[in-house]
Amino acid sequence: MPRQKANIDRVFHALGDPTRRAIVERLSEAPISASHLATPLKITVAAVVQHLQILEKSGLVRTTKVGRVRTCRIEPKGFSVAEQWIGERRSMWEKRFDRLGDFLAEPEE
Amino acid sequence: MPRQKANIDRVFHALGDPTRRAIVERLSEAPISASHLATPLKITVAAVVQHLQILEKSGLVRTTKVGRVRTCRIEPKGFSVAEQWIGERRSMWEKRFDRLGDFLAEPEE
DNA sequence: ACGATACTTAAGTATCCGCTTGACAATAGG
DNA sequence: CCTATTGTCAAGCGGATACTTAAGTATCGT
Repeated sequence: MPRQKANIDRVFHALGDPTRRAIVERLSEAPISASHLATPLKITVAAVVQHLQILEKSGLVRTTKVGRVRTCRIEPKGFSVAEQWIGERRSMWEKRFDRLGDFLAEPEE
Repeated sequence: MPRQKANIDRVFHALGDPTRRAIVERLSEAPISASHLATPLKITVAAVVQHLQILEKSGLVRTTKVGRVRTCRIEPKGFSVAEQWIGERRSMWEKRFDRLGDFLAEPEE
């Protein structure tokens, strides 16, 4: 599997979980520590750390540890993978709609 | 849970599976029947139908049955839910970067 | 009418995933 | 130093999920 494809997998899989999206929403407002992330989510810190590992490997989040606190922040570049994938699909079906009428069926075979 | 939030859930969950994304990629090129979708995926038609149900409930795909063949096509509007969610996050962290320097940490508490 | 095609539905299975618990490590603060 | 805080790691549990198989329905072509 090509490297880029594997990354698309990781990104969409990461965004597929509601808790991880809640983390992303939180981090979009401000960087914050792992334990502070956990509090409003009603799950243990251990669970949050597991989510953070997935988010970090997907490139959506970056974390840095200083002292005993791990500060988490959004990695904006990571999201362009998802936006690009959707964008590519969109350009495809828009191209089709240009060639043919929107509502005219053109089933294959 | 607000209706819109539930839909975001469905959309990202649907896109979280690689097989379903493969289906979306295929449908972006042209509408196609369920059994034709199955062939290159190396899974049974029954499995494809299950994926189609999820994709349809998420609003990403629309299917219409005429005679015995169910034709599947992309529902472009469905994708804007995902694009919008990402777009909202992006505008948030960009706003932060305007107020402060990009690299200046501002951890909460 | 009959067989083949295209899908549908239900049930079962095996794997994955999110989460907890509990034990541990490292740092901060009095 | 001693204790509280913050995070890490490993193991395990239960439920979700992606798939298969098998049996059924509806439609098409001859």
